Amino acid sequence: MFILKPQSRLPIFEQLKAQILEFISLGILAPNDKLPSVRSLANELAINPNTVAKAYQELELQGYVYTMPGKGCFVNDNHLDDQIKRLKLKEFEQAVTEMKRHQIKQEALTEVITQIYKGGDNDD
Amino acid sequence: MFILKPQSRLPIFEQLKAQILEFISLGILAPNDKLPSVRSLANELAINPNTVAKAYQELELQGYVYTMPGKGCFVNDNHLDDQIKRLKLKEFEQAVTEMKRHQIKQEALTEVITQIYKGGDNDD
DNA sequence: TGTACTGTATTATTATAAATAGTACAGTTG
DNA sequence: CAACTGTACTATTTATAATAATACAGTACA
Repeated sequence: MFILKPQSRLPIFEQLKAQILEFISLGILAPNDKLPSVRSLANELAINPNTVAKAYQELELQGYVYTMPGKGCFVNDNHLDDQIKRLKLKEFEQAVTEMKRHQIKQEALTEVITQIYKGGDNDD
Repeated sequence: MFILKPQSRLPIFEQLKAQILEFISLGILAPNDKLPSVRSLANELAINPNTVAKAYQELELQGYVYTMPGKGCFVNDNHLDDQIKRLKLKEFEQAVTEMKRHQIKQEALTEVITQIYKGGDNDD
């Protein structure tokens, strides 16, 4: 299921994160599905369990999965996208604060938002 | 004029940048004032000219100074703050695009802006 | 023109941080 | 208790950032 590209300059745990997110977005991994255990996946890929754990931990921080020590790591229910949004809004607050620090007008910011949001959806 | 703190874990070129920006904001360095040459300052601080050059280059990228090879490095005219603001707005655009990508509502963003801007000025 | 200044480019070295691994630990399940 | 789960701690390797050594190229002015 998982494949590592040794020639990639992306760290192993980043490759894992990307693949898991892709599987989630494709529906291959559904909410509450159990991810492979850190050991089984590490074994399969001939890497260290901690490297898998790092990928899982970052995905948990970003709200995509939840882990229960002793049980495993599971795909988050979609309603926990709210958590992701909360994190993203925190980032946005910092960005706005930076703009204010540079005395950029509030209207300039709302104008930017209007411009960007008037366009339709575009998934990457 | 310039002082380095060896005990600081901040890189030398970052310390230089911070001091130059402070001098500019205090008016000690006025628009079109010439900064010390990379060699003289490097000599004075017993560091490498390239380290000073790196500080100058980053400040130029951020729009605070301009350099003329063979002549020197000079403080930017204040009207070039516009250039800084333009750069900052570019950052802001990316932030907004990221929010849209996560399907965060436009109103949520404007609400954040309103909250942050209703407060008075606060430097740092 | 040539000398003494200016910033720059290239490369090498050093220091710092990131990524990964080895190993031992603690919770869960049956 | 035995076999699984994630975690914490430490060491090691690897990559990246910071600094330096040195040579280069543009500018100014006697």
